[in-house]
Amino acid sequence: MESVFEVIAEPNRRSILSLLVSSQQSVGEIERRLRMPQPTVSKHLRVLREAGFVESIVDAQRRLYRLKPEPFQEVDAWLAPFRRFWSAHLDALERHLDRMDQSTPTKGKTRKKTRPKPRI
Amino acid sequence: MESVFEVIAEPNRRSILSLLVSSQQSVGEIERRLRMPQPTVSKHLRVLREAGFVESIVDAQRRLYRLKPEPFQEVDAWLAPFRRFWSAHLDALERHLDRMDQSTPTKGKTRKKTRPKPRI
DNA sequence: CACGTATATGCCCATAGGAGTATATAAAGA
DNA sequence: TCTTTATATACTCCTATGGGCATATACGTG
Repeated sequence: MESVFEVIAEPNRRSILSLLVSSQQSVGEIERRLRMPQPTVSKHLRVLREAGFVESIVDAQRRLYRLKPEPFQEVDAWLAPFRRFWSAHLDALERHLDRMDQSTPTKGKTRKKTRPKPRI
Repeated sequence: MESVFEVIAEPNRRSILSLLVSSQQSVGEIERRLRMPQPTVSKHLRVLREAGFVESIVDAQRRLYRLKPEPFQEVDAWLAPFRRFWSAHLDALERHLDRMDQSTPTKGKTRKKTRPKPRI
């Protein structure tokens, strides 16, 4: 499990991460909420922990798992060059639609409001 | 290869995508630049194409491959909830460092310039 | 100390998918 | 039409990894 990308490729792990966004959870809570066998949960948590996506704090017999930001930032960093590329696409679409605004005066149900700028 | 996450989990595919950021490329160009066997390139391109990461246009015997934005946006959308979470962390770090700025006047080589605001 | 609860780990199996090689398809050019 | 170039596909092999189950470990409680 070298890269962060392999780690988030697994659907159950993404479910666990999404669950942890709201707040930290114990293994048992994750097990119940995701209806996942406990060993499965523990194994995925291990992968997530070793990749730095989560950390655990001990609470008696429980372990509370919570998110750590770094690997997410790594994904975000990877995405950055492509983000430049796709926002260019959105801009082109924007200009296209703007031209349509001028040439085709809206009559009826389309284009109710002015489109908001895409949040890059 | 269900999800976009599985598609980008493969290192060679990420290499191909990164290469295509600069401009569209033929299969042979990708093959040479990445020093990857041609069937390997074609197979990965197939996966990327079927997942919507790239599209190909025909140029005589060549196929020119270029990026398509949608799957990247899907990854970005998945990242969004976590982004809220980690920027909170950065803010906390920021406040912490700012407190250190006041209490510990820098003498010497560290902290050369004022830190730029993190670009959320 | 014995027992229940919470979590981690080890083992086995099945499968997906990537690598390598050979070959098919298709277009261009002689 | 024959050959060369460019790309796709088919086939085999190998390995990584996820699931299921049993069990180990660890802590709390009576």
